[in-house]
Amino acid sequence: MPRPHSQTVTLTDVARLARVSVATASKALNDRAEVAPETRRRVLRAAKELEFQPNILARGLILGRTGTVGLLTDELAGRFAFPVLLGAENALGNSQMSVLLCDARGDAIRRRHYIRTLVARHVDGFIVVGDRNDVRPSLSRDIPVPVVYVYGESDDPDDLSILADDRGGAVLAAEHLISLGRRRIAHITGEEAYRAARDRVTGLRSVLDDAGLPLMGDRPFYGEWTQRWGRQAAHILLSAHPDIDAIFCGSDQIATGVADALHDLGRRVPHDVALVGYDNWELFAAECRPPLTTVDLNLQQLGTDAVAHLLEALDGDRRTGIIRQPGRLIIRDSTAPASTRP
Amino acid sequence: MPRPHSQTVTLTDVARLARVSVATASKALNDRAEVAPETRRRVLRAAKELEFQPNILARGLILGRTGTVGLLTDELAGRFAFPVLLGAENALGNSQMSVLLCDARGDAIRRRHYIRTLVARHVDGFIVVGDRNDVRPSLSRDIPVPVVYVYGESDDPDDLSILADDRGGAVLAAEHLISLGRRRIAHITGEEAYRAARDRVTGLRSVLDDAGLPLMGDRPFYGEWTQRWGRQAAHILLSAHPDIDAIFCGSDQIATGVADALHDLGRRVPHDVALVGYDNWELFAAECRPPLTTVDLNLQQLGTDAVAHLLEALDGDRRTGIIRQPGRLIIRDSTAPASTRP
DNA sequence: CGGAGTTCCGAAAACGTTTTCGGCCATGCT
DNA sequence: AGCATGGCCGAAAACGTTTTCGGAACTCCG
Repeated sequence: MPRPHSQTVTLTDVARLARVSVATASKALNDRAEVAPETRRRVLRAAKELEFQPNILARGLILGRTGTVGLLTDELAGRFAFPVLLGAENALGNSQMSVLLCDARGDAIRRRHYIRTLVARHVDGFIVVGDRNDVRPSLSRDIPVPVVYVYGESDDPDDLSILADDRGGAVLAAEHLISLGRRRIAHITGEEAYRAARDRVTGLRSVLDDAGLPLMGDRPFYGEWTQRWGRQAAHILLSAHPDIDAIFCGSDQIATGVADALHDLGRRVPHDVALVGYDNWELFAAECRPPLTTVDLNLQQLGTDAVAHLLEALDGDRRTGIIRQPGRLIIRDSTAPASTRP
Repeated sequence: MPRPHSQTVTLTDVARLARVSVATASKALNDRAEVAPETRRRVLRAAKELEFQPNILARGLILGRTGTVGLLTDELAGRFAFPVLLGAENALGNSQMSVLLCDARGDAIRRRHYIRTLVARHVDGFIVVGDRNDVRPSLSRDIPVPVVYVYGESDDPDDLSILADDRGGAVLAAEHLISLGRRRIAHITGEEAYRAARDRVTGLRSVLDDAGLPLMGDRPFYGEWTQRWGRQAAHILLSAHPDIDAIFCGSDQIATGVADALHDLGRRVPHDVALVGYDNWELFAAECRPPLTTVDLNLQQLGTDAVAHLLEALDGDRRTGIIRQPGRLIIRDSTAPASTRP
């Protein structure tokens, strides 16, 4: 099987051209001491001239470090894994590492299979990205290298999990609404099965309680993570409580649906009803009428941080526990101070 | 650096347990002839007992085949690379291959860097995913292994490019509208700089010409790929040509904006104006009011096909040229026969 | 019983690197 | 001069696998 062009140039070729031994060539290229400056120069020049690229397979075989990490996702097609992936890929690329991508598609068998092949490939570490932020069984038992869990929390406190702070994000949104003078706040969100949804409710409730305010409708409106549900819930909510002056939504999609419904009902946003979304999914948040105030989870940063912690673990100082990354409030046109009428 | 558990078990261990030489163990595990059935069984049993996983680095070093392919994208965050990635990852996983993911982010330097490191990692092949479907300079000169270009066409006819058939997709949409009795058809689309936009216009025009129908407004409405532009263009278009009875849009996002505008203008979809989108981006197409008839490019299949062709190339029969994968029409509620009035 | 053929196995080379360790040479010191 | 020191280099081992090839043992036939 002849390589089309560039009959792969090996360290032996470099050594020959520089008139040194492979050992010396290796040392020169790896910035080790014990090689005279002049010799090092000769080797470097030879390497450059031949466009030498070390064979990483051989290096990995010897050193055990392959410069790759396995990125294992549960459901890449979902909304959340992807930004994390982007951040992680970027950070790894900056550290001269490569990403081996594996999407288990929520299938446990598939996941086991991927873990085996990644381990067989001698990845230096794992990043495990959950598709929802529920607690999930630790995989670290089967993995002989450092693992960092992102977005989805591992059930083993000896693992390191990096999560978005949903509770805190909801607090930001709620405090924002209250500071604008809103007093009759409702909450429309997605499926109660999602821990993210429940955490946000907790955050919202704590702020409302502290302020002595009610949650309109007495409960959060759990439903689907869709615009359709947003529209539907808004209709129900407003017919029961016409005096609502703010709605905090569990996602930008839901908020977009709510905005549509409010528009149809003749309520002005933000004048009559202030609206806050969640996720800062630009596609929806920025294109909504009006553009949405929302909470940005900064998922990409989550991926970046995961890589940073993984690299630290590779260097020997391993952390454990849970890191919650705060979100931040993005203020657009869907919120404004309450109109001052009694 | 002691491996926490499972002190990696090597072929030597298996051989020892099976009381054969490494050579024989290797042959037994690789289904080669020249090994007695009984011996093979012994080796297999030993391998299973020790949970032996061959070290792929060593194998790759010898055989040249590493079982990995490099997936190089221009802009992973964009709309199109991602579904292709999903399809490719899936197909590769099914073939026991792994994906090394690299996102060049549209930066040529970064791209060169990634190519070098992927080549150094001895990937067996490349899949290059464009972010727009313009023709782009071939990278194959720098790559000593098979390359398949997906979505974005290579300028070298000796390469293999797998593309979505935008012209054909537009033909599907146009013929659908005409078959419904629509006669006054307009086209709102994205930036003219995108070849995809221009190709669709070509397809639409050819169908309209054949049917002796005009393109309303005399030209396609090029703009941005956003809902906002859809709304804006719809207003312009309908004030100039109130009798329009169908709008074909360059994307589902644009179509969603158009639907909003038509709603505001009191036009009923599909009764007064039929609406066709493009991309079948479920997030928009299915959630639109009404749900959109649209053209599905089947990008995931594009990724799957790319892998199939790459594997063929690895087996020796390399194809060249351009393969255009047809789209298909997804009919939802935004199109219906024209009302029968003179 | 002898030879030819067949079946099966293992020693050894090979892949491209890194690392260890011994040796050479020059220098400096006594 | 003799000796220790230190700087620099290269031979060789090691990593885990696949492949080649020689040879042992067995079978079959005359």
